[in-house]
Order: sequence, then C-alpha cells, then structure tokens
Amino acid sequence: MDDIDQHIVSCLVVDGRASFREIGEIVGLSAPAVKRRVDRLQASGVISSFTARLDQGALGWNTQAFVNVTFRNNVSPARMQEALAPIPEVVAAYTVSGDSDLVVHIRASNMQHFEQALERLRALDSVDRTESTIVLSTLIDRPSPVDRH
Amino acid sequence: MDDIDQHIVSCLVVDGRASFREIGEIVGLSAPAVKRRVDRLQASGVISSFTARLDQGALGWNTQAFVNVTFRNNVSPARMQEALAPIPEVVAAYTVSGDSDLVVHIRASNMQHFEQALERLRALDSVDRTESTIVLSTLIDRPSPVDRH
DNA sequence: GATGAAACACTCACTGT
DNA sequence: ACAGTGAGTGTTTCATC
Repeated sequence: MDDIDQHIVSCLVVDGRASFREIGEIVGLSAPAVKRRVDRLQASGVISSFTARLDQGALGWNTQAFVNVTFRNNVSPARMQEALAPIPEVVAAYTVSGDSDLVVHIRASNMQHFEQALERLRALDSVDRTESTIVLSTLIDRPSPVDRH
Repeated sequence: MDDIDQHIVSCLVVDGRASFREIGEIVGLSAPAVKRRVDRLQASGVISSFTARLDQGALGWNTQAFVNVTFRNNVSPARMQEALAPIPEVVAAYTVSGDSDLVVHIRASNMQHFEQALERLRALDSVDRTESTIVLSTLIDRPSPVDRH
C-alpha cells in the first residue's frame, strides 16, 4: 500500500467505474499495472467491494433513525450481529461505550414501517431498553477520506 | 422506475463494476438497453454515484464516534452543512429530533486524531454542548435494500 | 512495470415495434 | 417511447519481455 495505491483507491472512491486506462493516466501507470494493483487491493481486503450509491430519498426510504439499545445481560458481538443481519431495515450497527450497548441505524419507508422494524429489534432476546432518535434530514453522507493521517 | 430498473439497481449495488451485457443477461435486456436505463437512473438521481467501498480498519481509520451536538440558538441546516463539510473526519451528519440537534458520525485514525476533529466541531459557531459516544466495533455496515416496501 | 494482441465491452446511429 | 442490431472504437486481460 504505497502512494500510488492510495491514489488509485481515491480515484475509485470518487468514480467506482473509472477505467484502468483512465486511472493509469492520472497516476502515471499503464492499464495492466493498475489492474494488477486493484486486484491486489481487493484480494487484501482494502477495497471490499464496488457499489452504486443510491439516493434513498429518491425511492421512498424517507425515514431513518438511530436506536440506542441496552441489554439485560452480556451478549457477544457475534451473536448480536447474527440477530441483526436478517432485519433488512438495519443498515448499520455498532457496539458502543457509554449509556447504551448498541447503536443501530435503521432505514424505513415511513414511520409505520420504522415501527415494525423497531418492534423486531425489541423482540430480540436480551434486549432491555431502546431509545430512538429520529433523523429529520441528512446533512452529509460521504465515504471517509483515504488520505494519509 | 419499474421492476426492471429496480433489478438493475440491485445488481449495481451488489457489483458496481458489472458490465451492461452481464446485467442485461440477468434482467433479460440487451446491453444498450441497460446502458440507457442506467444513464436515466443517474440523470434522475436514483443512482447518485459509483464508488469503491473500503475496509477502513484495513488502513488505519480505527476510531469512530457519534457526537450529539446541541446548539445555543437556531441554526439553519444549510449553514450547518457548510460548516461541517470542510472537516474531513465528518463522514455523516444528521439533524435529529430529541435531546440534541445534530448527530455527527466521525472517523479518525486514533483517539488523538478524533480529539482534534472534536475540537474543530466544538469550535464552530453556535455549538453549545457535545456528547460523544465512542464506537467499539462495527457489527453491520451495508447499503440499504432496494426492495419494494 | 510496459508492450502488443486477442477477446470483450461500450457506445453510437439506425431500425423496428 | 423503448428495445434490438450492427459497426466502430475503446477497454480488459493475457502472455511475454
């Protein structure tokens, strides 16, 4: 992972469908050389996948919330992940330090739909309390930077 | 935005670099027909961009937190967005209903780096109080579903 | 890492429905 | 309005140096 790799990755974050030749021109490499590096970056897991970013508002998923979950007893992160993965409305989940044990980011089409998803959450074993923070609007939502730090 | 569009979009979420011919085979269309639809989906904003998803842990950005921000006075979302955009550590920001006014998702390379970013946040005009929730581990982080709801 | 060549994909204008 | 076809161009992907 040298400077050129970093440059290639930042190109692909900006445009995930950029051609290898195009990237090569920017970073000063031939297309096959870029391909080999991208293949290596994917194999090593630095690039986990390529995806289309959607404007969720543009197709109906207008309701989102952060749900702080508190457990009754100790639950392993692995078991919690298993339990959350089947709920499609859960787009992200993090174990956290602080008042609650888990922060779950939920996306739904509307409040009724959100309530359904929340009920599925609350029905999970060991869930003691949930506290929802409804999102009013998304100000920023972007990939994290690749830059050196 | 019919069923075929939805199918195409879900293909592109799974693999953002899939070829139009490949997608066409799955959804039962020719490559040019798929391209025309993808172009239209981008123009209409349903697909906002294509990007590489990175494993942030794999290159050093191991610290993340949710910061609940409370304002002293009323601040317009637009002005808040302007103020937050230049801070690279801010990967997401939402106005919310509840105890605080804003939830800011911050990613940094370590605690010291996070503290720097937090100080930049706290230095913004009209920021009254911040309350940070440190993320211990990421259980789930995935694109939201495209399915009908 | 570069080059060259073959296979493949993209993209256009055009045609048909 | 939308899908398919065909042709020209550009891109990917090898093997080789």
